[in-house]
Amino acid sequence: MVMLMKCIETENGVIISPVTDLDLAQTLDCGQSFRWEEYDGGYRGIAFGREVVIKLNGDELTIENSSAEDFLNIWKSYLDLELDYGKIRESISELHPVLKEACAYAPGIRILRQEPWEALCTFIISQNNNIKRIKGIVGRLCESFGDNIGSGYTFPSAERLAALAPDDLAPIRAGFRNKYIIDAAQRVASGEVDLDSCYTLPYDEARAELMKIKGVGVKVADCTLLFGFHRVEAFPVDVWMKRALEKLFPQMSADDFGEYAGIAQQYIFHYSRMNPELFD
DNA sequence: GCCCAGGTATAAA
DNA sequence: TTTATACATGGG
Repeated sequence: MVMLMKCIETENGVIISPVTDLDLAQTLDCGQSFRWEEYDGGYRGIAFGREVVIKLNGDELTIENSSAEDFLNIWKSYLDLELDYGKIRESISELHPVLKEACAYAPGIRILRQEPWEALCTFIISQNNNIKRIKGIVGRLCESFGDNIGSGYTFPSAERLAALAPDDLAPIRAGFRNKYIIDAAQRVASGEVDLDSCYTLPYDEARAELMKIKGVGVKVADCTLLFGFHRVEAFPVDVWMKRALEKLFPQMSADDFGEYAGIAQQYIFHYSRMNPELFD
């Protein structure tokens, strides 16, 4: 049951309540976005060119530096507040007892609706990499090539990066991924890869569209579809999911996870990463 | 020093 | 078609 959310505009932001099934740490620091940092009891970050601080007390969500209009147009969707995650967890919990445990371990995870280009670019950076270093590279990418707003920097556009050569990215220390980032920027900026089409194309075709880019394989494509286009049927399989499928879900395959496979995947990813002893 | 990290391109079998 | 290896970088 989805309760009606009230949005109250204050002098420095908005207050929304009631907000349930949301935990800021679980959602903003679970390896789906790399741009949020703990700040003043909440999280500070930039998306869609806006810098905000998000705080949660009980079921009361505060977004500092947001207008009511920005909440309705951006943050409500970004935080995916219109989906009933209680119901989704109930549904996917029935698939497997370990998945039920994973849901119960971090019930405040929601799948963000990030900007497609940022999701694509950050998950290109993620390949054969770890989350701490991914955050560092993404931070340096924004500081070097994004626009300064408030106390931070926007994510650089594909058009901006398309004008650069791989060596120009040396300061971000992304190593062999530099050439992949530039290839993605050039194909997106030129329209050869049509990101907007990935909202509506059949899943396999959307995947193929993204995989025109050098350095984008099935995993990066799936993460982009899931986190950038909210294609929740996409099921990214990384090293943690491979382990989980082998040891925790031996009789299940990737396509036994249903219409919310991507959401299930994120509960499993987080549960696995926070409990590595499961794989000893 | 070694191993690993939200993988993929490339070459070889 | 499947399998092996290089790839840049930095934390543990």
